[in-house]
Amino acid sequence: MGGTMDGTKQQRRGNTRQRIQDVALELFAEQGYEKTSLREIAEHLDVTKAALYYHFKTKEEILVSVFEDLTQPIEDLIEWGRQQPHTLRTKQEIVRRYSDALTGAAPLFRFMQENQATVRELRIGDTFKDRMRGLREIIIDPDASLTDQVRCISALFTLHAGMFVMQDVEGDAEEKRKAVLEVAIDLVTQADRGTPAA
Amino acid sequence: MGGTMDGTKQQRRGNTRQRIQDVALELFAEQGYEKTSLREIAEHLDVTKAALYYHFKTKEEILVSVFEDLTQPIEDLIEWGRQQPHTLRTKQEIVRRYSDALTGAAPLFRFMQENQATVRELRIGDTFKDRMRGLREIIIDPDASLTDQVRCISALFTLHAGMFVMQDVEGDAEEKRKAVLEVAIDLVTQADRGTPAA
Amino acid sequence: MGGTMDGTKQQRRGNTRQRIQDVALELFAEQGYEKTSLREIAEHLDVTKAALYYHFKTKEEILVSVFEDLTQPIEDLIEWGRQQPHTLRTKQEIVRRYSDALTGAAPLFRFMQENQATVRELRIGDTFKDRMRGLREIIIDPDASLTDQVRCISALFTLHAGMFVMQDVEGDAEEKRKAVLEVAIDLVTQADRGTPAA
Amino acid sequence: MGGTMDGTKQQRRGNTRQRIQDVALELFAEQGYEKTSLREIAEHLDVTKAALYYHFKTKEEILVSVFEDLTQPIEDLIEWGRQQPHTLRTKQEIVRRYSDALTGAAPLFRFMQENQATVRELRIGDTFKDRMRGLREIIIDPDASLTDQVRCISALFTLHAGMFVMQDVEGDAEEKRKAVLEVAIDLVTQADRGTPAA
DNA sequence: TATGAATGAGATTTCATTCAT
DNA sequence: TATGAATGAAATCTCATTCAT
Repeated sequence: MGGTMDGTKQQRRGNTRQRIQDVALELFAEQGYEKTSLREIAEHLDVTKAALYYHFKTKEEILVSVFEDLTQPIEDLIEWGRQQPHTLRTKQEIVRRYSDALTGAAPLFRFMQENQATVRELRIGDTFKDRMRGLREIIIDPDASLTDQVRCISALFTLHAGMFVMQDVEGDAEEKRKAVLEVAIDLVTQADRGTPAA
Repeated sequence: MGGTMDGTKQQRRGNTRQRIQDVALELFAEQGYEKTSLREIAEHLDVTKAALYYHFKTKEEILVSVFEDLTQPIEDLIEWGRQQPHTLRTKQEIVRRYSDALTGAAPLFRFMQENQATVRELRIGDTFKDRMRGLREIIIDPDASLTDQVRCISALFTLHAGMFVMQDVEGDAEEKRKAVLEVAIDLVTQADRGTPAA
Repeated sequence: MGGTMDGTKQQRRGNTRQRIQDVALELFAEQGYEKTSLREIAEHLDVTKAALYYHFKTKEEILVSVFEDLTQPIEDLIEWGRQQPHTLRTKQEIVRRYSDALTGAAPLFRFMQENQATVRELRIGDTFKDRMRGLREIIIDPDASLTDQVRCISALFTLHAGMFVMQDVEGDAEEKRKAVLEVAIDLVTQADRGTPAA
Repeated sequence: MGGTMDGTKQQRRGNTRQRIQDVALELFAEQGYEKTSLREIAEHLDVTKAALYYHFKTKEEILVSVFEDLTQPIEDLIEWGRQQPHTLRTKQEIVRRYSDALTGAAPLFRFMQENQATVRELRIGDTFKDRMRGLREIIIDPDASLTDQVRCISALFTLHAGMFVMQDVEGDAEEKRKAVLEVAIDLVTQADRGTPAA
């Protein structure tokens, strides 16, 4: 009516690739990588399986492309971290930024966390491991005591846990996020002091 | 004839069920549940797939049986926890005992952690979730601040992280375990101090 | 009637593997390897595709197994040839025996001849090439003139041609076979004399 | 603008059709017809699959067009042969000319020889068969003995074999060609002497 | 206590082909 | 003279499961 085309199929123009990525990530996160078939993805998009193969060479490639798009901020964070002095302030900032990065790509990280066994065998497995190592390197002081090293790792993991496990705890989402961040920052702070809070 | 049997097949006597569980857990943990086929398990055991079906009704049942056998200690721990007073000393003991339970069934927990997406859809998914909730209930004080609640969860998660992520950190295994335990106990301790009671 | 079972499905007992090989070779020879699908083979046998995979690991394996079964006589012939003196009488006997071997596995050789491009990329490609080289070695005198070497190769090829091209020539099958054999023997004979028939 | 075009894409001007034929033949000969996909051809030419469909209606049509272009000399040869007297001299000349024709379109004939099963089902299959029959008719004397008929067919086949099998024999290419031709001429010569007329 | 033989469902992937632009 | 986007059909292969023996 009024000249514009019916919207049903129209919006599919030029953005199919993006839509595939979106739906795939959603389903991968919900059901796991292996249990999500290309048939299912295609049906959700109302295209044929073959259309997926026009945009991506393999199933794995869909995941890889999503991964690369969404983890760029973490790559950047590591890059930034490497160029900062190894001060407490830096570490605290890393934790803060990491928390943001996680929030920005929550479904992907949920997926990575819940499908580690699968991811390990995929091409992104190594990339992910590298990134985790990078994060550890910029936040851990190799001369610190083992206990303090554990604190730093625990800080990172607390952020991870915060995203998923915390869903089962009652409370306002934003407040929970803040509480999680506080605990994580506490941990790196204690690690820096070389001793738990006095 | 008239002598002792050849040892090759001999030890397989009557314990096939157990051997299936062992091999299955090993492969599940290594490759993930979906990527591990019954053919593969059977080949590792040098029996036919059909033999697996003599001992277990379905693939899922193999996992269920392993799960039930190995998580009994945690069930017991929760039971014990419920009957203790909600003191700091109790919480510290829970952390200590949980650390032991995890160590005793490391491959299973590695599996559970790395295959959450899969597990969620399986029969053990709910059981596992229940158990996690049980653990939270005996370690978290519902009146505590959100931050302190996070600390308790973080303590549990630190133990988990300790089992897997810590592999990449250098240091003696036993020392690392102790460091991890120390940080976890620290966390519940801080959480306790934070409560109004203090 | 009379107590014995209905034959329809009964004969399928224990010989499915052989039946797969038979039908596969028939279809491969008739339509080519690529154009023959496993679905087609399965339908001809009234089993499911999966049944084929119980007996053979891949489509290629079906062909390989047929090839290995049917070309044993040629392998044997080469072995025999290597242990004979390089006399004219030997070469004539080789031609005679080769003719027999070809006749005994006509459909396979028809297939090999008509699907060379495909076969080259398959696992049997190299084996086949080796065998052809073996044949050349036992029939060609490396010191002979190029022309005489060509005569020997031509003899072998005449036998091949005889199996397929000759179908279009009218005449009694057995007589044609004899005529082909005669020409082939003529060729090696001339090659031996070091000069064409005077 | 105002200069000569960059050469990279320039030569592609107007001759795309020819380039498709060239690349297609090359790939068909190398890998076989079925194993060569239009995607592959298009990639080699750095155009899209759809571009192929601008120039040819189907995959088969590409092959047909190549076939028709390259086998014209043989068509001509048959035409010529039909108008000559059935003398030995004629037959020798046919062999010579056929050898030339084969050499001029070697990749096509290699393809035809190695993909007979495929070709048989294609539109060119019948055409090819007709041509072969034509060749037989002008070179075979229907009153000759079966043996002599075989000799003539063997002569043609020797030329074919010469193009491919001979690659594995050492020696100078041109010399080998001559040797092959000599044997083929020998064969028709002997066939002629065998006829009652002698 | 196991095996041999098979199945039905479904997965990923490839292909020739089409059509609006 | 081409391309970008898509399709329908089909292929190879894998898997959990069943059942007579």
